[in-house]
Parts: sequence; C-alpha cells; structure tokens
Amino acid sequence: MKLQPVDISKTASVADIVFEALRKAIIEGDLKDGEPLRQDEIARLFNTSRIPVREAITMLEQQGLVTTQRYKGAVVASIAPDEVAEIFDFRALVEGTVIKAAVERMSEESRRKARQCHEAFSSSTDPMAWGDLNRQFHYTLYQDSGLPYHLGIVNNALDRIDRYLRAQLMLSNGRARAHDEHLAILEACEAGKAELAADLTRRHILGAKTSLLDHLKRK
Amino acid sequence: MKLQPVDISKTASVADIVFEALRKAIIEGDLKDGEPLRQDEIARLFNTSRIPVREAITMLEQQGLVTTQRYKGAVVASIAPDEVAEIFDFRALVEGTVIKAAVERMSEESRRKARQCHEAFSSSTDPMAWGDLNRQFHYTLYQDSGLPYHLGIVNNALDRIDRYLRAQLMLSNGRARAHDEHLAILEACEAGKAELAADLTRRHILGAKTSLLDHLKRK
DNA sequence: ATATTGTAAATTGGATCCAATATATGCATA
DNA sequence: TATGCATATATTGGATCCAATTTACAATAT
Repeated sequence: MKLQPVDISKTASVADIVFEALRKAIIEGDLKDGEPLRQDEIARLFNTSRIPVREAITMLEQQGLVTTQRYKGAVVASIAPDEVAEIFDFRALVEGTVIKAAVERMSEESRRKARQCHEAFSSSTDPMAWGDLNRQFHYTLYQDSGLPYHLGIVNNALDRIDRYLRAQLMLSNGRARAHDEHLAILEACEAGKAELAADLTRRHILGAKTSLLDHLKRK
Repeated sequence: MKLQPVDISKTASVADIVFEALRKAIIEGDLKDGEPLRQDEIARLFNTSRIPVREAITMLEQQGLVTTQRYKGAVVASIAPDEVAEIFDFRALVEGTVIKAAVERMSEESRRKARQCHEAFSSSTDPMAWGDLNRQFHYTLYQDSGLPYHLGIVNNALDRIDRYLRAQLMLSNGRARAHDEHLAILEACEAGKAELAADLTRRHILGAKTSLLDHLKRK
C-alpha cells in the first residue's frame, strides 16, 4: 500500500478559506481602502454563517489589513503615505539582512527557481501578474535564509503595501527598472556575494519607495 | 463642565478583555508552554460564552502566542531555542534602528521618564516586576522614534520571548548586567549620541541572547 | 498482558437566535 | 427650508444550540 499521507488536523477551516479570500482581495486591491466588510454579505457569498466570517475578520485585523470599530464593523485599512514610507524603510532593513543570510546558504535549486521567476517577470505582459511574480522572485531568494521568523514578518509587511507595490510597478519605468535591479541582485546571489546582494536589495526597496512616494504626492 | 471625552466606539469588547488577560498570562509565564486553552473553562472563568473566547484565541494565534489544531484546540505556543535566538537577532536589528531614530528627536520628558524607569528597575526587589520595568525602560527610549510600525513589530517580538527575558534577568548576574548596560544606553541617549546608543542597544540584546542560550543549553 | 475495536464523553467548529448599538427615514416644528 | 426628535431598519456582539471530530475508556480477542 502506498498512500500520500495528509495531515487532516491541518486542513483549512471555513474561517481560513474566507480569510485567504479576503486577504487576497485586499492586497490585490479588489477591495479598496475604506471599503466596509459586511459580515452578512460575505457570509452569503461563501454560503456560510457569520461566525467564520467574523473569525476571518479578526485575523485580518491582527494582520493590520482591516480596522474595526465596535458595533460599526470592519473596513479595509487605509494607510497613510507616512506609514507606507516607514514600511519600505523597515523592509529595506530586514530584507537586506535576510538576503545576506540566504546567499550564504542558497541551494542550486533556489537560484534556478529565482532565475525562472525573473524571466517570467520579464516576459509577462499581464500587469496583474507582475505583482505576484515580483513577490515570488524575492521570496525565492529569501527562502534559504534559515530565518523563518524574519520571513513571516517580511511577508506581513509586504501584505500591507502590496497594492502600492503593484501600482509602483505600473509606473512609467517601474517595471524596466525592477527588471534591471532584480537582475543585478540575482547575479550577486549567483556569485555568492552576500553583502553586495544585501546592498542592492536595500537600494532596490528604497528606490521603489521614493519613486512611489513621488507619485503619491504628485497626485 | 469639564469632561474627559471617551470614544465609546473604541471601548473594549469582551473578546478584547479575554485576549489581554490571556496574553498577560502567557507572556508572564503563568500559562506554561504547551498548556491547552479550553474554551469552555475560560468562558466560565470570565462569565461569558465561548464566542468571545474563540475570538481572543484567534487573536493570540495571529500573534504567535498560541498554536491551534483543528478540532484539537489551542495550546500555548512553545518556542524552540533556535527561534528564541532568531528573535533576539531580529530585535537587535530593529531596536538598534529604532533607538537611533528616537535619540535624534527625544524629548526632555522621555529622558526623565527613562531615568525614572531605570532607577525603579535598580531599586526594585520584586523579581516579577523586573520584567515590566525592563520593558518599560526600553519602550520609553523608543517612544519618540516616530516609527510606530517598527514599534508594533518590536512589541510583538517582545511578547514572544517575554518569558525567557524574565528568566534571563533572574540569572546569576543578569540583573546587575542589565543595570550597567541600561545606564550606558541611557547616558548615550542623554548625550544625544544616537549611533552609540544604537550600538549599545544591539550589544545589550545580543548579550542577553548568548547568556540566555547558554543557560538553556546547560539545563 | 497486549492490542484492537466500539462506544460514550469531551471538545471544537459552525449555525441560529437574541441583545446592543448604529444608521436611515419620516414627521413635526420653528 | 432646515432642525430636531422618534421610530424603523440594518448591523454588529454575544449566547445558545447542533454537528463534526477527537479523546477516554471499556469490552473483546489474540
């Protein structure tokens, strides 16, 4: 007998499913800043009761993706330019450290996968896919860092500003620039130059920050 | 008529109260690693139903303070030495950055309050109070950083290892050493030496890390 | 005695119901 | 018309109930 074992106790609850769906909708910008989340409406959409929906919403609140007021409900969290800037600074700090650790123990497999992501990013013509590919590229480079706690925090930070990152990529030369900078980072990783990769990553993130903030102010 | 206005819509729900109580119990070590959280039992303790308890538990899970398994329930999250080490590294990285920003804009008020905390820490004979005073001291020094996002993350990291920090303070010369290092940090802040304060803070945290890990291994 | 199976008790997940609060609507009045 | 008030409706928070699953335990077989 050969069976692929599945740990049932880790299967997703209804709340998990609702949470993931809402999270995706928020970070992809399908649910806009300040848009209210009606428990009843969501429950109907998912053919369930309000209980799992409420659970999903409290999860989202802990993640900072929605804000709730007692008896008024939850709205998609809006985020001030100041906080966007701070999160980019934070990312530069942490992701720099993470990639440095990762380069020193990066597997051949990860390098290959990263290059694949990079190529997919370059050749994709679907602006909606850019955000995913961009994120996947970075994540692949971080994977081998051996710093799961750092990675969790980085992922949460990325969730908070994903919408803006996507917007930034669609700016005039956002994607071309990302392409070039990604390539430089990738080459540093492949050459085993950890400190260089860290430096390029930091600059990559801070560059995206200024570019995005310029754009936000001009509007 | 003079009234202190209170925003009713921000008053705590039952779930918030339960959450805070459980959080406190976990970080102070009253609830031990791996100890199960029975919804029914907790609900009875707080004279409420299981619904707010469940909400509190999902909040704790998002904070990483408990882990849950479907249909099996929640237990206080245990934390491997590796992860303790990683969190200390993370703290050194972020808190160094935070205190550097804070020194450059620290108010007279905050400096005075920090010194008060330091003195209270020195003179307190209650080992249980040390943890609080230690944390309050650091937090006061970080307050003026203008980096609320960073502060939130740091607070969460502290929650995760608070138990171990308390243990570390009670080690042979843990408190004496903390006292000396705190004093050095405080003086650097008062002298406006931001980079020095950052460096001392990083070393303070990494020192606590090695001291604690040594202790964990010896056991 | 040990292992295995079946059943009862305990526990969690989800649905439904009620209470508390907020929002919208209509009416009266200046 | 604009303002204030009262009521109706909508929405969230919490309690209770039922279903799904796990855990404890007794009975049975080897």
